Order: sequence, then C-alpha cells, then structure tokens
Amino acid sequence: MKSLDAVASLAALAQDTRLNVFRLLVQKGRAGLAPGAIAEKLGVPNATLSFHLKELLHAGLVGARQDGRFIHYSANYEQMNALIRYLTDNCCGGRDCGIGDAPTAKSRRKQNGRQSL
Amino acid sequence: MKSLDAVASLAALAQDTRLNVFRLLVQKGRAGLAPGAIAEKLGVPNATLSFHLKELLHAGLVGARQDGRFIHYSANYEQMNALIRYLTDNCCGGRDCGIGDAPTAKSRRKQNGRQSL
DNA sequence: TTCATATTTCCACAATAATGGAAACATGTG
DNA sequence: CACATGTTTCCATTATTGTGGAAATATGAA
Repeated sequence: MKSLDAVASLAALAQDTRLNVFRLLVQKGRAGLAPGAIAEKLGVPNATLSFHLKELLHAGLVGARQDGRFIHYSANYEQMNALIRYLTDNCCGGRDCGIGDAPTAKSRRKQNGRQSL
Repeated sequence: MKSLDAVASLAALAQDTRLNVFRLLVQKGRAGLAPGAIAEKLGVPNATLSFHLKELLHAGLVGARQDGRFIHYSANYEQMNALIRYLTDNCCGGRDCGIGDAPTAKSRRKQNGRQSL
C-alpha cells in the first residue's frame, strides 16, 4: 500500500458516520447491505449516507454490487488488512518486540476456544 | 475503545505528515525520537511538525517523555492495537471467516522464519 | 547570567469537508 | 406506459483543518 492510499483510507474512516457504516459492513460480511438498510439502522438521511458511501467507495474500503433495484455495499477486507499492515509495518525496527501484533478477530476467537461454524 | 476515540485516532493518522511521523515512531520503538530528528528526517518545518505532534499526542497515538532539552516522542502501541481491534471487531458477525485477520509484524516474521534478537 | 539550541505558540490565510432537503434518476412490477 | 421504491445528484451553508515564518519559551552549558 502507498502512503496516499493509506491517507485516503484513514480519512475515509475518520468520520463518525463513515466509521459506523464501515464497521457495520465489516460485521455483515461479504453479503453486505443496501443503503436503505444502512440508513435505517444508523438513522442517517439518504443524501448524507450516499455521500459517505461514495467516500468509502472512492477510498477502496467498500465495494458495491448491483442487485436489481438494490445495491449491496460490502467491506473490502483486503484493503482493511493492507491498511493495518501499513500502520504496523516494520514495528520496532523489525525486532520481535511483541507489540506490533494486535489481537485479531481470529486470534481472539481462538483464545476464547470458539470454533468456526 | 469508544467510537469518538477511534475517530480521533483515525483523523490524526489521516494526514500525510502525521502518518509519516507515526510510522517513523512505530519503527523506532519505545525509545522514540525528538522533534528535531523527526523534522530533519522528514523535511518538515518546526512549527508544522509541532502542530502535528500535538495532534498525535492529543489523539493518544504517541507519548512524550522529557529528557533534558529533548523531548522524546514515541508510538503508543496500546492505542494502535486498540484501534485495529476496533476496526476489525466482530468481523463477519463472529464467524470464522478468516479475513478479519491481518498478518501482523509478528506473524509475518514467523512466516519468514526470523527470530527475535 | 549569558549564550546556544530545542521546542512551542501566535497568527492569518487558503483549502477542504460535512450537512440534508428537494429534485432527478434508475430499476423492477403490473 | 404508469407507478412505487431505492438511490444518487445538486446546491448553498457552515465548520474544520493545514500551513509556516517569526517571536516566545524552556532547558542545559559555560
């Protein structure tokens, strides 16, 4: 990931409504959600939501898939992971500091002894 | 981490100079760097750097430690990891999707067979 | 105290971002 | 086609952010 891409992604997430939208989509998985459902869930006016979805889309953090009258927006996990890698890159000069290693959804599930379904 | 904290942290990182400063500090480890060294390394005017360091400090992403005439700024890894956790929280509704799991500095070192020093 | 160096504050200007109602546009249905 | 519903664009207003030179402040050394 390039610096400009990272800044664009971070700027896209650095806004309350967009962050809520993105986290909602992250939790919804590949299937995603349509703007109407997002607007209802988060209580955001259509015009405002549309503006923010476009920002997220432009930053590459979400994808859109047309399905009849609906458009399903979904999180772009590759971009999300690339961004996280960019932030933690070469942590502590590459030494095994044990701190540039955020517990991830997966590792936390392992700690909890939960398995996939 | 609260939504407002996450937005503040993301906003702090969503700026080219600040992102460069933060990544530099992440790579420098707990020892950190003084503004003078950062300014020289990144070619940023003092006033501008000072402004951005304050932003990062205020967002909790870096810490400052006075040492004589110098002030050592260093990355706050706890905050960094909390932010990453916030973004990936409950990915795919908690199912073992295998995608909310960014390769971290540590895991990548393991894959490369490198050990700590 | 006087000097040298490190860092921050002041300030004003320029640029960008967020908001949401109303209207326009797109798509499937009868 | 006419209609209902989902989504986006238009637009003006308001608020926030980034910039860097110059001056002020802080700290240690001579």
